[in-house]
Amino acid sequence: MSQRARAEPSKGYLLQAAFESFATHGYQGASIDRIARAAGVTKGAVYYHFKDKEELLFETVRNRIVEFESQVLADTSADDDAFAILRRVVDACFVTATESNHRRFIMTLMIEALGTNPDLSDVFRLELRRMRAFLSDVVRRGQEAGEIRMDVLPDEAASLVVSAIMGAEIQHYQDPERIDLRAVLDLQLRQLGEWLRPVQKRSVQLGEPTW
Amino acid sequence: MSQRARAEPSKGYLLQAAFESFATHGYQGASIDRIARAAGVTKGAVYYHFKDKEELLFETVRNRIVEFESQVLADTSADDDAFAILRRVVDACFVTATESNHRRFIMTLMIEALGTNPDLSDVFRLELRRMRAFLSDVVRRGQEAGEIRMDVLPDEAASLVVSAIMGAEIQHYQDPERIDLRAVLDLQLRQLGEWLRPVQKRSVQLGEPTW
Amino acid sequence: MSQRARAEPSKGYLLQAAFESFATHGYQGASIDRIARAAGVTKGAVYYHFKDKEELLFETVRNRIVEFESQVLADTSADDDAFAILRRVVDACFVTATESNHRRFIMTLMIEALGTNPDLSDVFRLELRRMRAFLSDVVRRGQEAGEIRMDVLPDEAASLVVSAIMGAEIQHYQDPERIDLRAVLDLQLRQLGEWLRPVQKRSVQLGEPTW
Amino acid sequence: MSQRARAEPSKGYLLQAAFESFATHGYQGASIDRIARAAGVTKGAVYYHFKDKEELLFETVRNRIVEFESQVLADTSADDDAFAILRRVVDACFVTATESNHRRFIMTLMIEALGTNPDLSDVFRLELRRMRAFLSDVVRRGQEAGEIRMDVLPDEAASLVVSAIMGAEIQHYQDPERIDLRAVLDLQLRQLGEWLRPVQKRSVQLGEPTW
DNA sequence: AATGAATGAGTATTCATTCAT
DNA sequence: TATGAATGAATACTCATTCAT
Repeated sequence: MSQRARAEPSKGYLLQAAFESFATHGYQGASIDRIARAAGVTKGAVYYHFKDKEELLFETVRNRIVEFESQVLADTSADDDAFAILRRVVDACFVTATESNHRRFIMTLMIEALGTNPDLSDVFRLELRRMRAFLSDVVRRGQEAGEIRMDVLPDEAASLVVSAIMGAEIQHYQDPERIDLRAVLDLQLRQLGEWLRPVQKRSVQLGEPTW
Repeated sequence: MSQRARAEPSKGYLLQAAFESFATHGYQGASIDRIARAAGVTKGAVYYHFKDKEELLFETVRNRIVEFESQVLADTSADDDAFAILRRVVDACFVTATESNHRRFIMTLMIEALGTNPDLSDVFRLELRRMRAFLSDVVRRGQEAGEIRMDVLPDEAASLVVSAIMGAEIQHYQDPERIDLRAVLDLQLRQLGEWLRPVQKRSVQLGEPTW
Repeated sequence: MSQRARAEPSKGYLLQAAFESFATHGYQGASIDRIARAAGVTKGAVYYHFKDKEELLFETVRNRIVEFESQVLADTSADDDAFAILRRVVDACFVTATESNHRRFIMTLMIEALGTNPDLSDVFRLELRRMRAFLSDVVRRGQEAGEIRMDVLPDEAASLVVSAIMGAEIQHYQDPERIDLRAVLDLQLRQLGEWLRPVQKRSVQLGEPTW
Repeated sequence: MSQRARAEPSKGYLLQAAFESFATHGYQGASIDRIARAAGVTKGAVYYHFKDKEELLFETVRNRIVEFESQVLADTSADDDAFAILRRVVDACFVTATESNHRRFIMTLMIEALGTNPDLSDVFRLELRRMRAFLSDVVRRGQEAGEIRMDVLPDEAASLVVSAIMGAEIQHYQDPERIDLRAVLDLQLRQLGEWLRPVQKRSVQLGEPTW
């Protein structure tokens, strides 16, 4: 087995361990030493691969954001209708919120960065903007296609969708016993759907949520 | 004037300083020393009044939650209709999110406590449950009064309202330039209102949001 | 015994230990931990009394420079002739070079600071300037009193004296077996004396060095 | 072209880079990694060519001392008079102190080695002895030739010369703005010359320094 | 009721050194 | 002849906590 074959994983393990540590304990709460041990290497190895703790953090964040985006935003074929895309976004959030620690990682760091790490805060701010821009676009195209009522501003709708998802996630992290994330997200999809559909359509479909 | 009368302020100043420090830097990011100096006393004084940093945190949290509840949940006179109460809750959240650091304090510590402080997490979990219970009750009474459609589960509606508020807040903290908290909250009130009103009423009021 | 009576020494011990550590190992070579242990306290105590290693260094330097100046420059009564003062300066350098680590401390840090610590370098630069200014003044007054030949620039003479002393010290630190600091300094005093005395006087006294 | 022909430069680059790093930052302040990068190779290469950091240091020192000696001490043809040789030594010191980092390198490491590296200290001690021996010899031969007064011990004169040079250098490194090394060295040459010439000769030449 | 001095465990970071390739 | 990955010991510094006064 070549050195490379043994070596490269090491950086990967570190990113993985950092991801989990940061997601669970936040930036300040995660110690380089524990991350290194969790990755099965020594502290020194961390500093071989990353300039400092912050670079480790940023690479971890970048890693995950890229992964999240490609999962959530990319695999929407252009021919889907607005509601199908919305549902897919929500589904992706659900998966990354429950099966991995993705969403919690982002949530945790985002809040922590608020008062302490302007650079990181910028990253998340941009990320949220990108997400809202994506959703806004979906709504706008939905309006063009006649699927969504016209008296709603796409940007406003996007904020609502993001609020709904993040609010549901926080409540779920706080109280997984009481807050069934899947159920809340589904309800929100239904409720947002009802609200967004044009009036004439809505009255027809009331009571029979098809998605 | 008794010694007590001169002495007690010191504890108050500490709680105030701790509140601001915790709200801005989180639990780990706030140091006893800086809190003490911000309160105009020395570290020793902290340990005179509080067993340890955690006790200081808990008293601060208790302090603020009580205050928040009395402000948000308590001043709803029984004769208001469901939507008026909802609006008042949202307004209170807005005020405590912008004029003081209340909401941000709670949000920050809640997220931070998730993976690190089960006891504190319990406090917030109970607090969120209390809030949902309150909202659930409002909805249930609204249904009894015929103001709210019957095919909505009060508990589910409560989750949605809390999601909406918290999601809006987070986005606002993240990106105050782009996210106008007042506007987003108003939109959510309108949107939730539309959704919650019984069908026959809703069709009448479409386009003219009265609240 | 009051707390103060036990406590204040601690800072003094630290300054003493720092002085010795810095003098022997230089700034980089002296570790906070070893300084603390040498002073009989823990690292934490260092950081209670001093902001950081650099502040400890600067306070130590200030301490010693003040002490050195008061010893070397201050106790020269105005009625002494130039050569008596010169001799006293040299004597003071000898004492602080051999009985304590004063001079070596300064020499060591001065050289180390050159490429690494501009602020510290400034301190030493100013100190050397002060010393040259003092000597320059001594020479100038000696000229006014007719004790010193007129065709010598006081500033130049001052540089020569400082060169001679520091050069002798370095050689002595390097090779105490071969370089008898007392002897070299005495020789330099004699030689500088011969050179500085006015010509008519010098010819008379040649061969009989009175100091 | 043999491998050797391509490979050896690497060691040379390392010695060059080490020389500059050590001269500027001292032994402790210079890191293997930065030296390697400055030489355009990786740390590993250092350990291929040198056992450890100390060996790199010693080879660098040996390199430079040899070079310095060949420059300063060797090129004195036997037929020069004592003062011409002295002047040449001083000139060489001036050049190596200003045009290259030679003298500063030696000065810096010599002081740093004092309390920390006995072996290195030995090297410098021997070097200084060699220099004094050379100068002592120059003086002794000057006395035999009648150029230098007899009541001066050659060894003592040598210490004075070395003192003067090193003292001037230190002051210059410390305060290049105020201490013009060339001027101070010239003054010292003149002053030492006056002192060393036999009395009858000296009176003749007073006022007209020929060197 | 509060201070000032001090502790000790923990944190990020650096760096000389090793070694398989 | 060198590199890239990794180690481990040391370093400066922080901070919650203790305690005599």
